[in-house]
Amino acid sequence: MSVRPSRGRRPGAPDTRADVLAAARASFAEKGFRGTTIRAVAAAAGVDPALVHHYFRTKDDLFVAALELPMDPRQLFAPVVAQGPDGAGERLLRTALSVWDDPAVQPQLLAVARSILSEDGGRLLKEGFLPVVIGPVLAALTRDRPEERVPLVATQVIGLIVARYVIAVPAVAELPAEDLVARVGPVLQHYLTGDLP
Amino acid sequence: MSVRPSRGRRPGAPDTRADVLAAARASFAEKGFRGTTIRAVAAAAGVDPALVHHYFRTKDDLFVAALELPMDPRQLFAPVVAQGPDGAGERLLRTALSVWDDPAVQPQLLAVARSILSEDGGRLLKEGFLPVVIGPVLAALTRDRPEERVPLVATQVIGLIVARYVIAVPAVAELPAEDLVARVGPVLQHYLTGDLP
DNA sequence: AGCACAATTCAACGCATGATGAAAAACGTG
DNA sequence: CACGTTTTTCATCATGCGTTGAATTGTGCT
Repeated sequence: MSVRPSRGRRPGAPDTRADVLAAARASFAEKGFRGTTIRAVAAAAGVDPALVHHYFRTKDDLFVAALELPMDPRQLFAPVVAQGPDGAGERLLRTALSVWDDPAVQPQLLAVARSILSEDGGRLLKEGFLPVVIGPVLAALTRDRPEERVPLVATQVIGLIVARYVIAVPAVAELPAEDLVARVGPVLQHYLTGDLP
Repeated sequence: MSVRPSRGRRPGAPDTRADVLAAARASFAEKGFRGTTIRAVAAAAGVDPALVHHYFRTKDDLFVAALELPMDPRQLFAPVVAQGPDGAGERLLRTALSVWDDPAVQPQLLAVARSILSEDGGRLLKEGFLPVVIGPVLAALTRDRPEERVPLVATQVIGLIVARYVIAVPAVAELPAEDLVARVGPVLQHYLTGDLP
C-alpha cells in the first residue's frame, strides 16, 4: 500500500482551488472576515495554508474571490421593476427571499451582509452597494418621494434579512417564504406607494 | 518644570478606571469584541495595557463590565405595556428610539447589538436577551397570536436599529425620531393588532 | 515619620496569525 | 523519455495579541 508522499503534487486531477474557495465562502459567511483564518480555511479544505496563498495571493484577495456573485442584482430585480409599482411589495420580497434561500448564493450574500454589518472593510460595500445598486431598484418602484420611501423600505427589508439569515432567529428563519411574503409584502407596498403621514 | 516619572502612581486622584471603561465602551461599540484590542483601549485611555488587566482581569471581564446597562429594559418598557395594545406601536418605538438616541447608553447598546450580530460569543445574548426580555414585552402588547406577531414586529424593529445605528445609513440615521415614530409606528401597530393574512 | 496599600509602568512570555521562499512531486508537451 | 510547468508541502519570519510578574511611585492611616 503506497502512501502519498507528504510533499509535492497530488496524483489525479483534484480541483483543490475550488475546494479552498468553497471552504473560504463557508467560513466568511459564518464567521465574517476577521473571524476567518487562512489556516482554518486551509484545514477545512484539507490543504496546507501556503497553498491558499499560492492560489489567492492575500487574504483580502481571497475575500473578494469568495464574494463573487453568480448573478447581477440589477438583472435579478429587472422583472420586478418592469411590472411597475403595483404589487411591487410582494414581488420584491418574493424575489429577494428566493435568492437568499438559494444555498448556492447564500454564503456569498451572508459574507457581504456580515462585512457590511461589522467589519471595517465593509465601508466600501456600505457606501457602494446599498446606495448604488439597491437604492435605484427601490426608487424605481415608487411613484413619488423616493428619498423618503426608500429608507423605510430598506429598514423593513434589512430587518427581515438580518433576523432570518444573519441572526437566524428561529421564529423568523423557520417561516415559509410565502408566509413572509403575505405578511410583510403589504407593509413594503405601503412604504412604496401608501400615504406618508 | 517637573515631569511625572514614567513608573508608579500618578499624583492627584484621577479616575483612571472610569477612563478605561469609557474607552472600552466606545471601542466595543464601534469595532465589536474581536475588533477591540486591549492595547488600543489602553492607548485611548492614555494608560499602559497592564493597567487594564489590573482593573478588569481579562478581556471577557472587561466586555461584560462595559456592557452593564444603567437601566432594566423591562422597567423601561413597563409604561408602554401598562397602557395596553392601543397605540402601542408608536409608544414602543418612541421609547426604544429615545434610549437608543441617548448618548449615555448608546455605546452599551451598540456593543450588545454588534455582539449579537457578528461575534460567536453573542449566542448567549441571542438566545437569552431576545426571547427572554424583549419577547415578553412585545407579547404583552398583542391581543392574540403573539407567536406569529412578535417575530414580525421584531423584524421591523431590528431593521430600524440596524439601519439607523449599526450601519448608520445616512437617510435613516439623520431622520428625526418623531418622523420615524409617525411612519413606522403604524406598521408596528399593524403587526401587533392588525389583520394577519 | 513610618508603613501598608493602591496605582501605574516595564519587560517579557507564549501563542496565533498572515505571509514568504525554497524544495519536492506529479503532470503535460515535445 | 526529458524537460518545463504546475501543484503541493515544509520551514520560517515578523507582527500583534492577551496576559503575567516584578518594580516603582504616590496616598492614607496610625
